[in-house]
Amino acid sequence: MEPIRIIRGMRDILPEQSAAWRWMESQLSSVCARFGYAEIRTPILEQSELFARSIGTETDIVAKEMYSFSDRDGSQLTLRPEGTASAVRAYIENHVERSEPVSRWYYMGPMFRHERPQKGRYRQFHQVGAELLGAEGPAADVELIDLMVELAASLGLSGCSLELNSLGCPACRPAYRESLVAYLRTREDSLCEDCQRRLATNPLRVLDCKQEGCARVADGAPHTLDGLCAACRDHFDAVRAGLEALSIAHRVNHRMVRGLDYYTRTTFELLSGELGAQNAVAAGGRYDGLVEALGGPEVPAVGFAAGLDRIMLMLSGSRLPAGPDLVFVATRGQAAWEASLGMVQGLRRRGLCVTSDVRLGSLKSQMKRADKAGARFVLLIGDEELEAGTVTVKDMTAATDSAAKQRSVPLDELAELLAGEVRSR
RNA sequence: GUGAAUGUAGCUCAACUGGUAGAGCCCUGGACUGUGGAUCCAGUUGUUGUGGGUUCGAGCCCCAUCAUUCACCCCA
Repeated sequence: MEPIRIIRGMRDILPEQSAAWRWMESQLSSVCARFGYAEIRTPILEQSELFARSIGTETDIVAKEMYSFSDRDGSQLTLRPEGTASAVRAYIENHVERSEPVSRWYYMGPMFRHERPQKGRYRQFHQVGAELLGAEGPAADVELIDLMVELAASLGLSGCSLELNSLGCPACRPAYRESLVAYLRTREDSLCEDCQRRLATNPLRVLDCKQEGCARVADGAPHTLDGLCAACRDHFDAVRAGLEALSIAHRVNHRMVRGLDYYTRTTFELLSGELGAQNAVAAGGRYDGLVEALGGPEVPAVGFAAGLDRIMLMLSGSRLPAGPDLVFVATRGQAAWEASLGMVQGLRRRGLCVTSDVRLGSLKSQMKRADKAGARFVLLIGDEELEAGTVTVKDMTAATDSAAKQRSVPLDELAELLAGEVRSR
């Protein structure tokens, strides 16, 4: 029988790895909580239209990377390629702006994009993201960037750099866009094929192109920052001042534009040198027009998302905090096994982690299992212990000939003794 | 969607210029009849990704196909 294999770009996180994932996730949620952000959980499946309207039909994500299919009634559904669209949909649908002026949300979970997999990029990948809705001032941008940086710090991520830019607002972007297009037209011949197309669809993206010819042209292009209106300029300066006050190092990159259409004003990226070609760890920006564009009220917002798979890549190698100690029970014979059952149940109910080799082989093989499992203590029960109403407690970490290595403990004192010496859960 | 590299035991990898597949780890048992880690001994595991072709003979050469990886594109 031919075994069925996992879908391309998907992967299993086996128990060996999942402990690290759980640790990372718990770190992230506790930092979010410290900033006053609460978790929003939305469905993984949405109407395709939601993403077309938010991310933009011209973007690669929508044009060719979505996992879309028809439902039984013919409606078009899509596995979410990012988290902001769903969060905003939920925000609008639940009229959240009427119950609170400012909302602080975070989300964590799988996203789907039908791309060619490579290092740090999978078709099912995981993001943590945060959205701050209802505040248009620079304080919101600063808080969010601070949160992003603190999340990275809480995981011990080092060697990341923060880049910042502003894309302007509906008041100043069109004029900038025109001046950019005018400039690019004069150098059209030096642009790559893609960029010649972008000239019409999304000229800002030309600035971000890595092709050598385009990069040279982009170097001489008018800066996004020079095209800002006074309000956008002030906003940007205030954001920078806030970052300075927090001593958050950053670099202004006037060539950084984001891949999603909904961004306005501030955009930012957290980059790493350790990830090969996929160097973006986290990225985000302000999206003042999105809520309205999705049929909601005029609510300004900022948000970001971080790639958890990429963060795990950077984390592998660093040491995780130790989990709870494991207690291993080894028995000899049917009677001893039966006697052990209630005892084990009691220990577990007190919060101890207790396991055994249920194959119940030779004592030696059970001891080997205990060792492989990394047990802190082995509880040994055989005829002698049954007779005496005791348990032999063996400390697997003590030196072979030390006094503490092995002791005989009356059954009714066992829980007390272990509770004092073992990290429980 | 494009390009390149790589597919040998559960895992990590050997096998000279084509001559009929091996090691370490892991697992199981034993040396040590109720005691792990070190050592030693024994045992199990393969349609060499798949399908064709060349050849007396293919893990090795050729073609196709599938998969993985890395890069491009794009993105977290």
